[in-house]
This record gives sequence, structure tokens and C-alpha cells, in this order.
Amino acid sequence: NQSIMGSIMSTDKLPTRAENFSEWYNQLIQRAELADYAPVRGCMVVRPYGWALWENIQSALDSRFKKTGHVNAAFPLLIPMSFLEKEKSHVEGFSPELAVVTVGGGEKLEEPLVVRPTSETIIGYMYSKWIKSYRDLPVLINQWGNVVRWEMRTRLFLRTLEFYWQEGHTAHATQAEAEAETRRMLDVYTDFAVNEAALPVVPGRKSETEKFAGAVASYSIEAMMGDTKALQAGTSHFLGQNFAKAFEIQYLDETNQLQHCWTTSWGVSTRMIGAIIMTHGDDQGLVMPPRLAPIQVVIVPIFRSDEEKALVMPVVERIAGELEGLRIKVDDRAEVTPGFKFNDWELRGVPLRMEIGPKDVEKGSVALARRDIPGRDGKSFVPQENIAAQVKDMLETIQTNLLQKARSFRDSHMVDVKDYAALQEAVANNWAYAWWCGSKECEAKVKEDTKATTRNIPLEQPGGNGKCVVCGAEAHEKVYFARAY
RNA sequence: CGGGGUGUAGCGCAGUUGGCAGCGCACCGCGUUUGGGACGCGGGGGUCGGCGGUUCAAGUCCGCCCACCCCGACCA
Repeated sequence: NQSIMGSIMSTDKLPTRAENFSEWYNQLIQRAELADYAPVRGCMVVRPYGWALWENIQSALDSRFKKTGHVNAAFPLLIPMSFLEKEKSHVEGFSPELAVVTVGGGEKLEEPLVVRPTSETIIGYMYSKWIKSYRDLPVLINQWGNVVRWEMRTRLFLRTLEFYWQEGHTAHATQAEAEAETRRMLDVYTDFAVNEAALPVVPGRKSETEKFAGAVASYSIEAMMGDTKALQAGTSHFLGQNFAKAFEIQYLDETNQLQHCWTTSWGVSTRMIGAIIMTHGDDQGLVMPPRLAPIQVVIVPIFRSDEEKALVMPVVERIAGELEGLRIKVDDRAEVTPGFKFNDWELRGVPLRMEIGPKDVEKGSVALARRDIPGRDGKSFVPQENIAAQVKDMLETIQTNLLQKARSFRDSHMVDVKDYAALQEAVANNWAYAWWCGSKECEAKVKEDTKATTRNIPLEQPGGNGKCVVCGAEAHEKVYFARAY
């Protein structure tokens, strides 16, 4: 209800994560100016600070895509309705959540157009025109864009009617090559999540019930949020020949035989921003990982008079100049006090704050406050000499520390469960790691009893066999069960 | 779609028995402030969700509609 919202623009403290995690999340996004609600239900406006974060995510991913041989292209937003119907499980999976255009230019359309919920179909159609020979393969295309899915319950960044993402679509001559591509991109996502976003994700294979509509196999990276719930932060799908057959994506091989291609698709969305917020954020607000932070260092000048200002500002400007190459901001607002600025930039998650005042000018020092260590412990005074190197080192330290903190939080909330009672107890506040026979029935029972679903079957397996935690049957894989967003 | 709730200034809310539309924050101006969320004085801002009804008079009473939020089933 609305009374719980509190006064969003005021200087009131955020609700704590322990009090109300979901309210903490919603208010934080708005107060930090990452995003705002649009006039249409379930739609969001990504504000400049949020978009700057997304741009940094995009460039870190995009360079990895380019390094692995992919190129970017753009496919249309509108897709003929009939395209969705060509792949049976695909249409079954997506039809309840389609936005459909039935009128154009004042005329009822001959065939309704759907606003893309994902682009396998339109891209499959185009690939069938472009691919004729084994010499045309592989096709490795990515697109950055937006899609629309008419979700029933929405949350900023995690699940909105429209969201931004990238979707890679590749076509290959052989099954092995397509499977390798699927796994390669999962590795790319894992590398990005761990090394850029400081998210210690678990890469693994989705269960049959959790996999993508139309895929032969789906893989995901799963992240643990600050309330221990799981968030699927990226997916990579092996589509087999399902879409190639539906869209007749065929090529002639070296022996002049007509063959269907093997295709993949993979995506990461603005949901990643939700993962960063809920993994690193604390009761003071956001904590941005330095490598992705829109602002890495904020400099707050401090002075009480025009004389002090004249003393301080030249030093601020000189040091700002020395930090060239880093993403910095000098907060020279005259209308708010330094104390207000400290809280403001902590709310916005800037990893490092530098204070420069008359005492620093006198002593040749600056004050540095680390966002990842709240309070006095995170504050230090360092000499102005060689400031750029010191700042860079500290940003690296913060990046490493965030990953470590997230990893130890995650590890302390993973429980190896041996029996069903232990599983039921564990999933209230943890991820349960257990042997699973792989049956839909056992998965469904856990979901019904506990609301926890299988997250994924981690690529890293202990080996050997065990007994299914639900039914006791022979099991040869371990899986994570968890409540998820 | 089922269950529950809320609509009054940008945000959060009050508005009594039907009788001048208010408060806090935010915003604008001036001044004093500024090393952990400053203060004083002055100001601007309203289709009370919409339509209809009752009444001398409706934010308030009645009817219908709409929107949004929360809880479930679906999902990157």
C-alpha cells in the first residue's frame, strides 16, 4: 500500500534491508535517481545515472562479444504474429505475455504484429535468407535493444513490461559447435559478472521446466541477493535445430547435402542492475562496483568563507586534473552542506569520496572515504603526492573487497542438505544444495511445499552419485533449490 | 484473472456533524551558514481520480466507472 512508501525525496533514512528489503530496494532506486515509474503500469524510465551504469555494463559486455568474434546488428521491433506460432513451445511460452498491435495508420491490420518479446523468430527468418552454404557459417550476431513482455507483477529493473538487453543469436554447422558457443557465452557472462560487477554467480544448466521456451538446453548464471533470494542474471540457450526447422535455416554442406543449422541465443538485461543493487547495497544505499560505477570518485570541497574557498578550490581543480581518465565528479553545490553531500553520494553508491578542506591544503593531504567500509574505519588521510595511483589502487581494493564480501555472504547462505526436512528448513533463508533425480514431480513438490525452485545444476559437480533429496531415487547431479525473484 | 487496499499540491499526509482547500518535505527569492543530512524571513504551486446523483451548499453522502498498489498463478 502507499502509506508504506515514505517521503521519497526527503532526507529521511531509507528503510533498512532487515526491516523491509523490498521497500529498501524500491525507494533506493528512486532516491538514487537510477529509474522512475513511467505513466504506463509496469514501465520504467531509466534516468541518466541508471543509464550511465547500463552503458558501462554494455561496454564491458560488448568488448567481450567482439573479442569472441561477434558483430552487432539491429532487427525490427514489430514481428508478424504468425512468426511466433511457427515454433510450438516458443508460442506456448510467450503468447500469454505478448503486446499485440492490431491497428496501424487508422486501419485494422490484415495480420496482427507483436512487439518483440525476444527476437529468435524474426532473426531466424532473416537467417534463412542469408544462410545458403557451409561457407556462410557460423553467423555470430548480437543486438542491443528493448523487448516487451506483458508481465503481471512488475518491479523496477527486475521485471518491467519493457526492458533493455542484448540478445545474441548464432547459427552453426554442427551441434558440437553450437553447444560450444552456448557454453562459451555462459563463460563470458560469468567472467563479466565476477570481474566487472563483483557478483559471485553460479553458472549451471536449467532444469527442463525452467528452461527457455523453444530451447533444447538453457544455462544461466544465478546470483544471490542480499535477502538470500536468487536472481537469474543471464542466460544462454542451445536451441538445437528447433528454430532452424521452424524457419528453414538450411545450408549445403561440403558434400552438397542440405542440412539444418544449429542455433543458440543468449541474453543479459537491465535486470543486471537489480542484481548489483541487491548484492552490494547496504542500509546507507547503493554500492557501485568501481569498474562499472558511473562516478568512481566524488570530490567534496570544504570551506567556510570566501578566503577558504580561494585556498581550497585551486587544489581541488589540480587534483581533479590529475585524476583524468577516472570517472570523477566535483560536487561544488553551494546550496547544501558537506554533510548532506556525504550522505547523498553514499546513497548513490560512489565507491570513493575525497574531501579537500583548509586543513588538507595546509597539510598537503586529502581525506578518502571508502564506500565499502562504512564510518570512520573507511576513512583515511593520504598525501596529495601521487594521488592518481593511490586512488586507482584503492578502487581496485574496493572492487576486490566487494567480490569477497558477496562471496562470503553467499557461501554462508548455501546449505548442503541431505534429507527433505533439511531442505524445507534451509530454503527459508538459504540456497539448498542437494542431489536431485531430475524428475519434474520432485521439482514440483519442492515448489509447492516451499516456493523454492531449482535454480540451476551447477557446471561444477562433485562427481559420484547420491539419493534424490525428495524421492530417494538414484541421482547423479546436484542442484540448487532457492526462492527466486 | 481471484483476494485485499488506496486515490486531496512534485512526494508523504490531515481535512471533524456537508459550510473559505490545509500541514510537512521538496521548489523559488533574500540573508546567515558549510570537516556527517543547517537556519531565518518572504513566496509560487490544486480539474480534491472521472462521470452522474442528492442538497441552498459536496473533498466529505449515494451510484457507476477508471487508475494504481499489495498478496497469489506467469516470467530476463
